[in-house]
Amino acid sequence: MEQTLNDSGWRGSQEAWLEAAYDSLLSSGVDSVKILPLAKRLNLSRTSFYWFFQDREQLLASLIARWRDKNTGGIVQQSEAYAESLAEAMLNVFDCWLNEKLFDSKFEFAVRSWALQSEEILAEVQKADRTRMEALCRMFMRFGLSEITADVRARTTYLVQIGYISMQSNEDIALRMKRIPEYIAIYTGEVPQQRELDRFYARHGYKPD
Amino acid sequence: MEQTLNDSGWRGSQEAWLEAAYDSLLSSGVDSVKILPLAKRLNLSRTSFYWFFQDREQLLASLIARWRDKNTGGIVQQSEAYAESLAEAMLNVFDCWLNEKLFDSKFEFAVRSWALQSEEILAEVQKADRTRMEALCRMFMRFGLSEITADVRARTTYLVQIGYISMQSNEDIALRMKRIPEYIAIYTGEVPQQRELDRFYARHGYKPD
DNA sequence: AGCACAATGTACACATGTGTCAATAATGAA
DNA sequence: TTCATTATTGACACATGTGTACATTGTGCT
Repeated sequence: MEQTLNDSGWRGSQEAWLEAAYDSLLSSGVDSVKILPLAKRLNLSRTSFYWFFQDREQLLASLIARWRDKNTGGIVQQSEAYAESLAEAMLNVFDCWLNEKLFDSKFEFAVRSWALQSEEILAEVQKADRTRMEALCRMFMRFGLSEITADVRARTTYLVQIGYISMQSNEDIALRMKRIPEYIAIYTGEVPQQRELDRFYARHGYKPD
Repeated sequence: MEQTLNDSGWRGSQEAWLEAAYDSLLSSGVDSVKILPLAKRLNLSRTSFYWFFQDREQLLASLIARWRDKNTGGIVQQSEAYAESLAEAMLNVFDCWLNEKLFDSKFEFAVRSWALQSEEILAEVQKADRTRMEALCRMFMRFGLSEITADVRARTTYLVQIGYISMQSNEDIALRMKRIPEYIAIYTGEVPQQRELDRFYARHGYKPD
């Protein structure tokens, strides 16, 4: 059941517990992140946990740190990437929605749900929202949009994605790809060039028919 | 603590327990909906609960029924309301986002978070999403948009709102009102008439400056 | 006042979770 | 092989939750 991926010969490790916690958080929410069930999954004694973490709270804190490090960086980075047109810039941002390494949607949803029962997490989430939307707003302004227009468009771009995540939908990639030119048109007010789309499709390994 | 709002002289009732469950769900998620804490809030013995409900599961089922009845109807109704222009139709839909009676955002978010830990609830939520987006799509098509454009715009409209809910933001009404003309422009591609906006503001008791 | 029934409460049995402590086992270096 | 260190475990004490059975109380009617 438990593959020993550790360099050392021990069965458990901080990472193993954290990884198990992460899996549980993503598939069933914070309240499922409990030491007893995790121990079962790891085939370890429950109390072994306390060798790596002080208590449950510290485990949860590590999860949040992981989310913070992983999910906000991608959007900011992509919104600052080089682009010749606004449509191309937008496609850079769309990379996030299709690349788990730039943005982990399930993690995002789980953390947002968690925020419902914790003021502390809520504050974290709202801070992340601000940071991300500000980055998007700057992107629009770089291409000459007025502040208020840039702001609303940044919101639209971001909120659609957060909404999409919240649907926990599992559409196939082809369908999502088909909608992308339309989304770009709505968000930016300009139609993407064919070569811009082709570049985008190529880097996501998609072949339009 | 507990105002006796019952017609009869008894302290508890199905409604009282359900209301307490609803409050708890909205402010702290499903896992907080537990009989023991609810009993404390109602100043009743825990076991008194079992006189009104078979068990916890039945209480949760009642909560979902309540959500189903309350939240999907509003959107469908508003998207079918009379309008002379697409912008006006869109403003009708926006009524939902500003009127708790047409759409209960906190309830919505709590149920969506709940879906993370229950396949059954997930199915309910996804069914609601489909129903609502189809209604919006029909609205766009009524005003002559092509199916694919209508579909993406319906999604945008809906997802922005779901995303907004998911931010658990608490912006003041003036700020939200200020953004509305921009949103309408993005979603519909047309700028709302001043009289349409005025009508909208009026019915939400907002006075622009 | 007395009665029947609706509502509430108490006691029990059980399940699942947390965290501490002291005992024990496995690992890798001397 | 011995030994300190690193991990793992079982026993304990406690907290919070569920649901059942049975006793008790409150209410509205006659």
